[in-house]
Amino acid sequence: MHDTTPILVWFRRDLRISDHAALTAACETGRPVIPVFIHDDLSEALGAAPKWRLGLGLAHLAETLRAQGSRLILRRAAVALDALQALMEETGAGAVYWSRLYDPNSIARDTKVKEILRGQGSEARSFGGHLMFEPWSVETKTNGFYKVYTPFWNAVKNTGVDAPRPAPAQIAAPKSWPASDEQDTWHLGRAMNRGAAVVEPFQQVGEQAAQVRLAHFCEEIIANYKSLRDFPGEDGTSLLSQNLSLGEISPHQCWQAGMRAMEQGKAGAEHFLKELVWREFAYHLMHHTPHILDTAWRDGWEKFPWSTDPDAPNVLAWKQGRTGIPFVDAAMRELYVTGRMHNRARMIVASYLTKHLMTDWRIGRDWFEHCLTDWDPASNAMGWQWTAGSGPDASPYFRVFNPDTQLDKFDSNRAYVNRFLAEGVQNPYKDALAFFEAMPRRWGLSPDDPYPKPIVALDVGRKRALDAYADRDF
DNA sequence: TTTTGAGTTGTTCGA
DNA sequence: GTCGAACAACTCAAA
Repeated sequence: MHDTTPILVWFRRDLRISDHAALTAACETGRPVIPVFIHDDLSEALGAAPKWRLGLGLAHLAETLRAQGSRLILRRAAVALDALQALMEETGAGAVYWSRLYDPNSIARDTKVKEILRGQGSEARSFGGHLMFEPWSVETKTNGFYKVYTPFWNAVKNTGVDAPRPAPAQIAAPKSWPASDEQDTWHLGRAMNRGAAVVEPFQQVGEQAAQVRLAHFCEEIIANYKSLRDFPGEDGTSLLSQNLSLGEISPHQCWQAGMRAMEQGKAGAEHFLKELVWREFAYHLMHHTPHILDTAWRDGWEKFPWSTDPDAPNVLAWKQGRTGIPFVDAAMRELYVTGRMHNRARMIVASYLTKHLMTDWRIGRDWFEHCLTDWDPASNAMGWQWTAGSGPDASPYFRVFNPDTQLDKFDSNRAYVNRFLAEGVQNPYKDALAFFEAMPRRWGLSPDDPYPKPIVALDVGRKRALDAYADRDF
């Protein structure tokens, strides 16, 4: 007898319908498909900006599914398993399909879901799609995992990436739909307060927008990506991180577009592929050494004398963009106003916090997690540890970014700092003023404030950091 | 097992 | 202003 019970497709960080292995597999069975998102304790624990951005993505996915004659069923449950079981009970669904995630909390949740559902005779299947290379499938010649990027890149670059799948032609609806929560009742944007209205115009929500951007990027930008990407005042990057973070686009789709550009002889395309592989590398590391999320990846670095006070005045100045160092302050304002930060700027503010201010990298990690709409657990942790020196990298000892030197090199016309800094400026740009609408009122800052003097002189901070690195006893 | 070459993204100093 | 060298020693990955 042909099985006609519905399949639940459990969406999490895969908010798209094209190149979606789980959805495609569900549709190919010919059975009815019930797309579902469960707001559980893990999504509740997201930072303010990523949680708010998730809400935008969900609303968009719901719309996309509706256009296909389907729906997105929303449920709130502390434990996702409870909601899944309730839905299976209500709909007679005998199967749940989903796309795999790789952070320890998601793994713990999903492992248990799979175990319990299978134990009760239901089908529970996880699929790839979030990554091009499963973290356990890439091995060194001695069956270890990679700790250095370049060998990792060499190991994967020619192994082939699955071609992206088209969206399913049809998503069969169930005879009747189960009840759905109203997304508004979840208040996913509550912690954004005044910020949401400011940040929203900078969001590129949903798979259609992501595809449009990818096409534009490959048409107009990618050829010069290798050099352009270094200049935060230029439109020189893909801007796809927020979409990759929520799975509104798949890395396979990006890879294919990048390969095509490379075949067209666009010189910067390979560099784009390399950046995609950096994301894979971060996941590779998180899989093999999940402690990278919370503790020093390298032995000994827990003993390093970081300042660990999250409420220190220097930390507040850093968050507010009031360090007196223009490149740093502009970058911190960009983060607050747009929900993202240019890659080079991320390195500079991270270097400044961990070196000039000698502050624990976890304080920076947490602020990024609070503010970034493209927040990704693996990339964020790896990036911070890389900069701090406690993470995977070759020789961080003498690498202290000088934000003023960087300004001369990468923002020599001051396009970036002018765009985001208001203090001491005659007619500040719109984005610079927007910060004062978005920030918490208790900060009490005004665009009419004078621009601050450096809270730490760059040469003093640099020397202190280098001395501390040299003196460490491990 | 040992050896060899290399390691995303920098800065400064002196010629 | 431009350019090359020095800035530690170590770890990693493959030969």
